[in-house]
Amino acid sequence: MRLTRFTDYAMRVLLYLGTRPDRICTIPEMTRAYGISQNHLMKIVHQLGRAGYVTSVRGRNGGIRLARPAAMINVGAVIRHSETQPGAEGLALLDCQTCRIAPACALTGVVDEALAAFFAVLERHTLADLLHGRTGALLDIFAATASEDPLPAATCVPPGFAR
Amino acid sequence: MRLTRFTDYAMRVLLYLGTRPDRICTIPEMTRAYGISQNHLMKIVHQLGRAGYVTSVRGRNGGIRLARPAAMINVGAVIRHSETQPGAEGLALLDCQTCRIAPACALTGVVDEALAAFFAVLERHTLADLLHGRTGALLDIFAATASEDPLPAATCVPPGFAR
DNA sequence: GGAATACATGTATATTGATTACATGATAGG
DNA sequence: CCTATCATGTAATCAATATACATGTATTCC
Ligand code: SF4
Ligand code: SF4
Repeated sequence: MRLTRFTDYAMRVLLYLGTRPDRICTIPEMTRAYGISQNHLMKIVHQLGRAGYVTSVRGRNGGIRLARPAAMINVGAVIRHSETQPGAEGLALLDCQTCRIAPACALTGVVDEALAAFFAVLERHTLADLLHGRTGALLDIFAATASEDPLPAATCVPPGFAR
Repeated sequence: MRLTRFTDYAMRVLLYLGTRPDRICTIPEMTRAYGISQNHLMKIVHQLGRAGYVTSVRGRNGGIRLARPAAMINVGAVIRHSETQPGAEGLALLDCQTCRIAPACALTGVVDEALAAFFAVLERHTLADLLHGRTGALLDIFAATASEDPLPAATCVPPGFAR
């Protein structure tokens, strides 16, 4: 029972962008701030773009920004979207498809109910809530980490760059 | 975001035993009923024993039975126990240990709250609830599957396979 | 126009955790 | 003693996730 790192990184991106509603941010910049894989982050940002949470601008001086105000971004919706496999109908916590007692099993219903309660809580929160009163602290951390550690060379190398 | 099969199998064992409070059941018997790995089931039963949910009797004519009435077995407690890694403190849905913004991150709290809501629902149910009005149907399924295939290849195939 | 910067996208590899298999020991009945 | 059953530790398999790699496309600036 864990959330994927994909989901967590998606939230981190939103948090990062939320602390800087004024400007456009780049993926390499966030990569440095969090010290995580640039390629992975790129896919996550791409997904967030397709889901309509962020707007990306290509080309020089391009980057990423929130597509809507933080108060319009629902934490539950983001996490649900991010945890849903691209092909699955909903997200099932158990694999009841191959289970012989499925037609007589009451556990499925209970677990679904619990999952609904889980998301009900998440859906009570927006990105703005998460940022409220914390943007200063977050900006401090980003500033500190961005300068302190220039990121392992490997991840900084632009893809396709001869080595 | 999934529950482990370990957890599901644990619940299946309890459901099986719950439909037969009168007699003692064996692991091979349940293996046949569900068509799942006997060794895996054995570990799960062992864990359930250590957690105090079932009582095992060794030796010939041995087997497993519920250690308490089904009404005293809380679904939430079983699942929480089963999902908790042997060594972890609690169960964390995200790996905040290695995250730079942890000190300023509000997401942790929200997710923990949601997880609490998840278990709150589960903890409102007991094994007896799950069995209520379904023991007949379950026994029918067990009887049908147990006789229909006497354990050869079919039951030893991992569930969810496609070959 | 050309170089540089930044996102887009598809494929391959690596890592991790869960699952299953294997091997062996212990206990109890008959 | 022999067999059926649970107990327990280790190893191999497998699948999902995460990361790396390669290349393409768009935009801006000179
Ligand atoms: S929840 Fe019930 S039906 Fe679904 S896999 Fe578990 S036992 Fe089977
Ligand atoms: S929840 Fe917050 S602190 Fe925990 S890993 Fe995600 S971003 Fe970091």
